[in-house]
Amino acid sequence: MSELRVRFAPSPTGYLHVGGARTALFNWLLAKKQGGTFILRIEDTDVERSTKESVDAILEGMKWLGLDWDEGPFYQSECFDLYKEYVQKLLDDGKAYRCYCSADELNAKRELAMQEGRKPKYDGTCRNRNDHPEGAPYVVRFAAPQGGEVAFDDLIKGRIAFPSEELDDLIIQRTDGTPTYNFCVVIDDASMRITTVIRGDDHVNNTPRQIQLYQALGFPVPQFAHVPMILGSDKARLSKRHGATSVIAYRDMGFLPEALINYLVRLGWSHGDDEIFSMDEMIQKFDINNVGRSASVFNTEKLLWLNAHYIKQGDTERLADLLLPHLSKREVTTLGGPDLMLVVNTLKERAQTLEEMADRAVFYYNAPQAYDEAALAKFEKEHLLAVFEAVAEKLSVTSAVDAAGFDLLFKELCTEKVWKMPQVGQPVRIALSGGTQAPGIGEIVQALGCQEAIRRIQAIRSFVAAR
RNA sequence: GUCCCCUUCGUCUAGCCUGGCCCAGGACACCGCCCUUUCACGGCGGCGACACCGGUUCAAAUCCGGUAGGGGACGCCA
Repeated sequence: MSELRVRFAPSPTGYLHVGGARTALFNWLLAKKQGGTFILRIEDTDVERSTKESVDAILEGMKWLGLDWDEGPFYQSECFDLYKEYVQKLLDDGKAYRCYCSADELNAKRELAMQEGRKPKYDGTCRNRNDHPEGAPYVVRFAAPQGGEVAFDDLIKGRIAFPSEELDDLIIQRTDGTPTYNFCVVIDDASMRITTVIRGDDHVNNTPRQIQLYQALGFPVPQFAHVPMILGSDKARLSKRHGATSVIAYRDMGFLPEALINYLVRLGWSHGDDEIFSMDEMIQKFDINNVGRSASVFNTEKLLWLNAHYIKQGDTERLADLLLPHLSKREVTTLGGPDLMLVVNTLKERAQTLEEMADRAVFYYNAPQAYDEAALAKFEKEHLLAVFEAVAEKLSVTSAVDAAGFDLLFKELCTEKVWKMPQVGQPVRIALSGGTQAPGIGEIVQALGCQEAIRRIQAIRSFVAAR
């Protein structure tokens, strides 16, 4: 075990979104690679907006992706006493003070400053007052050190420096006595002995304030790595209006966790020209220094390609299991129907998602109720009847049992009757599946079984004959 | 408005630190051809980028300066 300690600290105000998942993944990878510790911490200091449902959704997403944590989940809401203690310490040391300015006053000042083109920072009204208005509501502000600059060497972005003038006295405790985020993270990261903070790059601006806090409290300052944002197709921050952003939504759309993980790891990070990574390869090759500095656009097409890849490579039994819920969604029951493993095998090379696979699997369990008329119309009625009769005949006496065997049977038929393969294949495909887009007819017959195949051929024969 | 960050094909990116091997490589998407029993898979090929302007240098995607564009932050949210 190395000394490395990292954490993923989502706030439970919604589900786990892909951006958060990627941040979690980078943390996890680094911990795995270096034999460090990965900690999960729930940042629920905002009691108003945090919900149990969100916590569950986040844990569900993490588990589905396979991002297991070594410690936690810890909840900030359970550490309020600890935060209070440190607020008091800062107060006692004269490094924090009570501020009696009302939220309304502050908002007004902020707006005015913005209008006048000034930096909307706190003006320090209460910083030097010594009176303590009896019973008046107050917040506690951190007295930010002034002068000079605060700088840090970001593992991803390099050195970043802020003039201290830019940093104002941030509120560390609200009127209601609860601590605020920027204060809690520092206390938590310090008390959990986090050595490397990997988080979204929207936190860059918080970092100097947090560093001042670490220093004021006498804590060692961890290393920081700010991961660039994930954008939507219009290059704006990825949000619901760009499509799904929830990890679980991707699961429900039929994506495999390894595909999402592989996609996410390549968004912002690269290892030469490599595209496909197993978890082990990722762990072995991951290096935080190779994470890019610029934001990247989420591209569903590539995710789809990766998903198709993992479906193709996937273990059939596992895929069959994963496919089940997608089938029930379509009210398809596999009971008494073809072996799902056989079905999945015919579909692995043709589906980009499990949803698509389920769509394509339906006909195996529900015999066609209607046929693709346009496709059927391409053949003469007499020809169709001849094909169906010949095929039914052949199938009823064959000893073939697998796709290759059935394919051979169809080829023989072509030779005997002097038909071209498409003249047989297409009508049979329509008979068996209802349409023209389906696996090879040999494969279908194998999955369906001769009996059922014959039944379907006779059904379409009557249908055609009746017209 | 102020501060911080970013900028290579439509998209993800390699290369940039340690200038020449780059008239820029890979992948997705797209287009074409091949394979073929439909749809796919697969194979082959094509299209396609160093934001812009200056400077340094024998030589710049790579170093320096500026401009433009984009993003983020500025909350008693996290």
